[in-house]
Amino acid sequence: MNQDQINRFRNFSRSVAVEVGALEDSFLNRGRPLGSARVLNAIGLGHENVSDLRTYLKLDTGLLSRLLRGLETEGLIETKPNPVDRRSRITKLTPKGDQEFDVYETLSNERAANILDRHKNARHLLDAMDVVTIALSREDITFEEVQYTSEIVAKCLSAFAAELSKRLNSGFDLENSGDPELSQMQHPHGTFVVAKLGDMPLGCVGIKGNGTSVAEVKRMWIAPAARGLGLARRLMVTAEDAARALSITTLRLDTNRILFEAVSLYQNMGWLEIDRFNDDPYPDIFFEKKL
Amino acid sequence: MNQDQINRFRNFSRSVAVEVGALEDSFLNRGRPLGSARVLNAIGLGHENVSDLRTYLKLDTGLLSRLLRGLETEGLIETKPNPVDRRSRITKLTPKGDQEFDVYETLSNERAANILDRHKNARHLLDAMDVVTIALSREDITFEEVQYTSEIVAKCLSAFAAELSKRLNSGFDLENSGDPELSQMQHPHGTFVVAKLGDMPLGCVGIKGNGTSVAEVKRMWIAPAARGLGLARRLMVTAEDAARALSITTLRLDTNRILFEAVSLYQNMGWLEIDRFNDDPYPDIFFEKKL
DNA sequence: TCATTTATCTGACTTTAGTCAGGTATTTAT
DNA sequence: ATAAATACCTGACTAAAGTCAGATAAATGA
Repeated sequence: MNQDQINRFRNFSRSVAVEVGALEDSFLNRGRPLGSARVLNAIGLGHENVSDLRTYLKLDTGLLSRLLRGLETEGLIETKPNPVDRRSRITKLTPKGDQEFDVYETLSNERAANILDRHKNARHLLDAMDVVTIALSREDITFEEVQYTSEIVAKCLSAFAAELSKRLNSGFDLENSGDPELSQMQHPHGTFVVAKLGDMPLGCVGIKGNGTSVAEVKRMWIAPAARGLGLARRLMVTAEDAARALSITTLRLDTNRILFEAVSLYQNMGWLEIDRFNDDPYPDIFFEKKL
Repeated sequence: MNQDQINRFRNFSRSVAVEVGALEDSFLNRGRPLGSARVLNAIGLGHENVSDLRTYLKLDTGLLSRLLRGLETEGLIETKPNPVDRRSRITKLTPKGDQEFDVYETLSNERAANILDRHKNARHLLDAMDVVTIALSREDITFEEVQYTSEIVAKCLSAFAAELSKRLNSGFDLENSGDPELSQMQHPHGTFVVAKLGDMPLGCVGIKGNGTSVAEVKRMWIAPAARGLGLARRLMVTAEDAARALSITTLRLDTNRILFEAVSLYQNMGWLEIDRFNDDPYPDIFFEKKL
């Protein structure tokens, strides 16, 4: 990494630090110290029990306790013991607290909208922000098996289809591409794995099974903003593990040489090229892997 | 601006706030309060006199004074009166202070390198960071007339040429493109205007004059990361003002329809299409504007 | 059951940050 | 020459943030 690149990174850090500081100043204008405001916001964002708040905000138990007491006497929150474990406690915003939380939310949203609005093409800026967000939050990316019918899968598949349409100049239609039955993409026959950051979908891959020991890998996709971080490999590892757990011993897949990143990943991960095994219009290269 | 976009912005804010916080924690591990560390770093970055420090760090005079006293007793800085105005004072890092500043610099650089290194394609991430940096620092962008021989102009011109090569599929060579003499691009005949953020070049435009009242606009370019912010218009306004100041009454320019953003900007700013006025190979559309 | 652990709270601190009213030395304006 | 303005400093504060050693109540484990 050369110094010029590091300087660009640090210019970035400086500019966002200024922006963060300005937002905090606007919070302080509400007349409440930042510590209390942070706690109030964390509660509003759904961090309801005290120990969750403590880890989320990295606060000392004594300090947090006092801040909660403060918000309580302001009438912004109510605290009651957790019925499941009466040692721990659950906080909740009162209607007044809800109102105050909304004020903070509005301040944040307005700052965001302001910066986005002065861009002729906010999409360009947001794409850049996604790239940064994902790079900085790399540790928080999760790989989960999800229901094929869930909303996040729909998001992934439409992004997947849109990208293939663009890259395969022939266009692309999911339905002409060995489109699986629901039952083939969920337990016990198959599964669907999604890479996520919070609720932002970063990538996906499906295992399309039929109860035999041979199954197919379908719909492998990584969001453009998430590329270059090695997520595809981790996604494939997760999928292969899931296949093994379903007693699948042979995986096959089809793809297109235009998707060169995918092709070289498969080659890299021990997939072997095999003969065409279907008549789908889009693929022109086929792979197999014994698990 | 819809809520989904605002949420993406706010996810971004959250992730960078975490990163900023982590860097500050690593600073605190040096055993010095953040306030002092900030002052030390500001001095190391070249903010030498006390009033400059005060505005840069937005600190109260009393507070800054005390922080300086603290760094002095630590033996990290020395302060002496400004010989030009003995009311004001100039601070300087001692050798020990220099060392300590380097430690902070190393901490920052290492964090940056760490995040960049885990990216297969750091250029992609850095480009995204530039887009964000420029969007957030929009108010700090300056438009300056500079010497045609200066380093920043060389940077702009090579980026300009690289982009034209890519977009005009015929390729592009500065020398075949009415390449001006040095004297034509500087006072009193012409000038060269650069848009900058700090020392990052964001765009440029030249006025190529020959002592008559007619001059030519050349080399208009905006960095990809800086597009969509309306900089081209501000750049052109600056250039037209500079031309007026040089007693130029008619400006002409040539460009290519492929550069559609530029063409529509000219049309928008009151330029009128005229007949071809040179034999250069690249342009296919010509404009004129009376000042 | 009873010692131990866990989750939170309280009190008594210290440190850091921030504010503000003078005060001194120097420069500027008239 | 002298009043006003400027640049910085000091002292005397307040507020906020952070620390830490108990204390209490509830849950857990042998």
